[in-house]
Amino acid sequence: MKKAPTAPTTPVKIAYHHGDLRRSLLDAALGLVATHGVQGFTLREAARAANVSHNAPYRHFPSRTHLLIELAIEGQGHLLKALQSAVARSADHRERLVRLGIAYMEFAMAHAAHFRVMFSSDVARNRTGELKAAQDTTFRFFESELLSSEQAGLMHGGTVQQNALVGWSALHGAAMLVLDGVLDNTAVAARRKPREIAKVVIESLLTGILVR
Amino acid sequence: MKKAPTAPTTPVKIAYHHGDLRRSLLDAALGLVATHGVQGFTLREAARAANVSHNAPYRHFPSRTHLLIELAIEGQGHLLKALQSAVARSADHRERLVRLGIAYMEFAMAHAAHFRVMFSSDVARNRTGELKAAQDTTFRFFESELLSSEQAGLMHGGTVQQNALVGWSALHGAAMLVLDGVLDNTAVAARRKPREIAKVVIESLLTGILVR
DNA sequence: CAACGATGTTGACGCCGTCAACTTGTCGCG
DNA sequence: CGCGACAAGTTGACGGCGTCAACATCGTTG
Repeated sequence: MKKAPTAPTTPVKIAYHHGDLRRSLLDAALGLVATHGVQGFTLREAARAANVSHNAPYRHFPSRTHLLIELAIEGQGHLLKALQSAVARSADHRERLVRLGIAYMEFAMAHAAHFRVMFSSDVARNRTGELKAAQDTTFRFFESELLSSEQAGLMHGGTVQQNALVGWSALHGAAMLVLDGVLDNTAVAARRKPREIAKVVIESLLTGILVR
Repeated sequence: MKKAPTAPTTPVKIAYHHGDLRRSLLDAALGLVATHGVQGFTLREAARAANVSHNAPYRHFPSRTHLLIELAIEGQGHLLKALQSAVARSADHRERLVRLGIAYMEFAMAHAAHFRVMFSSDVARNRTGELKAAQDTTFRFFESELLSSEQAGLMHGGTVQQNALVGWSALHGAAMLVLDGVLDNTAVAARRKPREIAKVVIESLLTGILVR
């Protein structure tokens, strides 16, 4: 009813009925989360945005929550890539750590929808093994960066794991507080850009961790 | 139909029909959030728990979100009190800061439902001035504690406001990550109690901030 | 070319938040 | 003492939601 039968509009690979509904739904969901928040996201609205019936999503995701979990896994992958590439351009250990912190904060701001889904509590509550694994990988990347610094003789206190915990916590907390606007009325963060907040946080952490 | 007309069961103040429905609804909501999460909380279920009709809550809260906001304000008050009383029992500045950090983490664990509501994103999205003010007060308490330490000549780097930002971020991030179970698979946090995680975080922070 | 499985649709169910209209109980004022 | 106003609670309705079951369609594969 929609297309000429012998010539699909998107010529390439798989195009059963829709093209790639799974991808379209994930994209639509991301947009809806960006505008309406995680709670405001609706399966039916995502289906509408993809021009399919309200039950079509169930051919690709067992439930609304599972769609969000897929988004979260995807977001973790993007975050990991962002952190890796932020670090890649420098050989100086201290600078790598600073860039790592800034990249974390900037990812949270630039991909707020993904970030919110990744750490939304109802997703956390039904977390699958795959999502846990993705989160672990991110934490291990923090650890591996700190391990490099330690092996270079730059660390002075705490184990690598402890410092990774503190570092991740501080960056994550700052990102959350900024994202939720909790810091808007405070003197420090009022006029500062997220990038500068990240710098303050990471520099302060490094002062405590690195040798002097 | 329920009570003797001249002797209300709760003798003191106001007791129109129910006693104190507003309070009952807040309590019921807190319990529901604890068991079903913020998203799983339902106005109708809270009403059922309070033995009133599904529309009775609207005589006390303009919407579901506003009930949650009231819970969040209440929680901020409790958090502030917890932080204040944790600090009160010591005169040593360093110890006060350690206790402050531990109290933050322990509040998040012991009152997880309140804490989740306080920082749930849909509440943040519709935050009222009153909630903002309550959050500001908490931040200012962090600042005032650090200010005391600085005036005692204990600080060595960063402004009070910067250090308050970093400290709150780290504690908040750690609390969030623990609460969501993100750290469960990591080596540091696997077997540790929240209290010990808080210690690791706060000690590491103090190493960077305090004079040596 | 026929059958099969993956993909998408229709319709229904119960629950939800919210609005409007109604009832009931309480208190202040003449 | 009575009455009227107003706060508190109820009933019923509406549309939207997530999800289930049954049905329709289409590409692929034997």
